[in-house]
Amino acid sequence: MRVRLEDVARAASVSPKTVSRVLNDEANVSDETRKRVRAAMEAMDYRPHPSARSLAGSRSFLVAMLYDNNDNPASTYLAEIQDGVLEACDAHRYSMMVRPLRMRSDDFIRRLDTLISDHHPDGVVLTPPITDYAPLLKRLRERNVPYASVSPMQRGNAIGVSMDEQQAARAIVEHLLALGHRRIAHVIGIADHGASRWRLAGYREAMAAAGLPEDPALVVQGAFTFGSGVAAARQLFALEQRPTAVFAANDDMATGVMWAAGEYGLKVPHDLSVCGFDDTPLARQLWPALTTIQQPSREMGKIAAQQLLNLLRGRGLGQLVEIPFSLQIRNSTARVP
Amino acid sequence: MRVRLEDVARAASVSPKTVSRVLNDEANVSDETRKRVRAAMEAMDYRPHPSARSLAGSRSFLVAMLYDNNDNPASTYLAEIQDGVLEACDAHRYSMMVRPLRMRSDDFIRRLDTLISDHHPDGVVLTPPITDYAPLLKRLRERNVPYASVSPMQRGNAIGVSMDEQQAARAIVEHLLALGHRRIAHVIGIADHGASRWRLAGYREAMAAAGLPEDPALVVQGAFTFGSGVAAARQLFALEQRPTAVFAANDDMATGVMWAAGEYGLKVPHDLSVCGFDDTPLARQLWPALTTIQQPSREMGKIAAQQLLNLLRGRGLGQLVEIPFSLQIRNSTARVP
DNA sequence: ATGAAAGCGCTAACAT
DNA sequence: ATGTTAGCGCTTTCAT
Repeated sequence: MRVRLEDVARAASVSPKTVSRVLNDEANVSDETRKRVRAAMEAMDYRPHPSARSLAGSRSFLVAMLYDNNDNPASTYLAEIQDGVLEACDAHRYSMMVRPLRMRSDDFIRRLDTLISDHHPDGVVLTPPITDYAPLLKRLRERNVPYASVSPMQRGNAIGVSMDEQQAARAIVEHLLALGHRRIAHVIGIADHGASRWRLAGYREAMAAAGLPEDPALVVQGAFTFGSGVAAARQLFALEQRPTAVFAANDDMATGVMWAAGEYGLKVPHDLSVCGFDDTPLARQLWPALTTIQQPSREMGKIAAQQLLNLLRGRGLGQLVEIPFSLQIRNSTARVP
Repeated sequence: MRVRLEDVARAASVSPKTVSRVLNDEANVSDETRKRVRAAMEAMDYRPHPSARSLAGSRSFLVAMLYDNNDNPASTYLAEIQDGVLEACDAHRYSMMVRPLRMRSDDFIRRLDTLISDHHPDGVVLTPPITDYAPLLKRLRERNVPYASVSPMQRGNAIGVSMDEQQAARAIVEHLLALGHRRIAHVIGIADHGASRWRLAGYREAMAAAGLPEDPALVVQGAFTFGSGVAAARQLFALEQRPTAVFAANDDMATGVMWAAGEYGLKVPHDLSVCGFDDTPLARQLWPALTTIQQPSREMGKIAAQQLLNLLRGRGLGQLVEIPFSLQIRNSTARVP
């Protein structure tokens, strides 16, 4: 049969409430008693019943991870974040559920309400691009559901994790500049995503700092997909004055650019330097391997969840942790021809 | 405040137990009463408290989706299955949790036990390649946790969903044969995965049926990744007698083959036909677009979960549903040069 | 076909 | 620092 809290109490010769105190790391238990109770729990392999706990305590020990299912970024990115969130939740014995939501859909808020009413998550983790969807944030606040974000655009009082993507983008463009490139193109991601804006801003900043006026023909719209990278590259290669380097806003598009280069008979990096952003597994598998910015998605998911859990467990307020990027220089970039 | 079952009972002038009966679709409620109770629930926007329900009823209304985190197939595949499982769970007001497990890890079973003891899922959905991991299945049976599988290898009394991958592989190779190809290579997936075996078997079957003896040099090992496709293709292109067509066991590897073809100056499909398996989004974005087998992962996840839920809800026993494949002929395959 | 009473396993609020 | 009592919102069991 199932071992209950009451059984542990009996074994440790204390009251159920004391066991409960130990279970929840509460105060007012002597070290000696605490030790004895812990030993009894261990010996009996006691597992608290989550439903009983949440029914009596009105906390669910549940974290929901929300993501956009409409034009979500690469599924590998989300999968990694999910793994990180899960790891953090596991460590604190919280459970996690995932909820796809359609940002442009009319019943977005209704679905959110359903989620909250049906499952009572103690908190939620928001992933791009819904980290800054105003109606969502408003509703979460109204319903008193704490949240943490991965790469939020508004950094005001947000908690979670972020990376200085603009700085990173600037660094990678400066790498190209240092190689002698001047005609450097940029392939933008989905327009209103924070990631797209920061990366574009970093590109512009680096170009401006190098005294290069922006050539609108060199900045083309993509959509974070391989296919959009191919299309963007074709557009660039059709130019009279082709770029000598392309900075795509993510690795998938960079891969598309390399693909298109093949079509046009351009050798990377000899005829064309290409770089991306994210450091997906693909980046290392390509030949030549892709110069890119390492974005540790899994780690970011984990940190965001940890901040949320700190808040939920009354361990401080939760912060917006800034994590460092690192420029991965590989073989897809070389000196200008 | 929260609307409780008791409140609904009062509003409908019945006892709490009757509302409970209606909530759980139980018998012994007159149609008229049932209607009245349903109306009251609707009017009051009643949401049963999941914890109270599971505490009293000893069912969790929870389905866990298990996947391998060691050498999992493409994350997009799992993400799609996950979405399908989630959709089915939502429809029946079950919640879903995801659990990565490391198949080759020693504490696999311990982690499974922890999952079951901590969360008491009413059932689990198994995804490749852990659908046939004997210690797992054994433990699930011992602990009386029902399960359904996506593409299990042992079809004995499994429930879930499957596709005739061998037949599909045979069909795609027959397509190549019909185009006049004779030197057809195959890039195998991760060795012990069912998917790899079936696709290889289908390849062999088609070749044999065409009276072509197997050339071992034309069958090379891959690992389902883009990079492994590139490596396999380089091996094939180094052969004195190059193949005129390559059937890769999935789209990622097929993409790798096309990439390597570019390196070798081979034009697809003019110099080389390439086809894959899965019909990932990538397949349509490539140029030329990839001939492949459509495998509706999302739908498969949904069906597997539905079969499990049928079982859990006492609606029959759950079956192994066979879903049809469809050959997507695109531009990466053409007549033999 | 419907209801009354008891209790699932925990924690809140109040003792001591 | 520890214990007692009541009750979270449902379902079970057993009655009628």
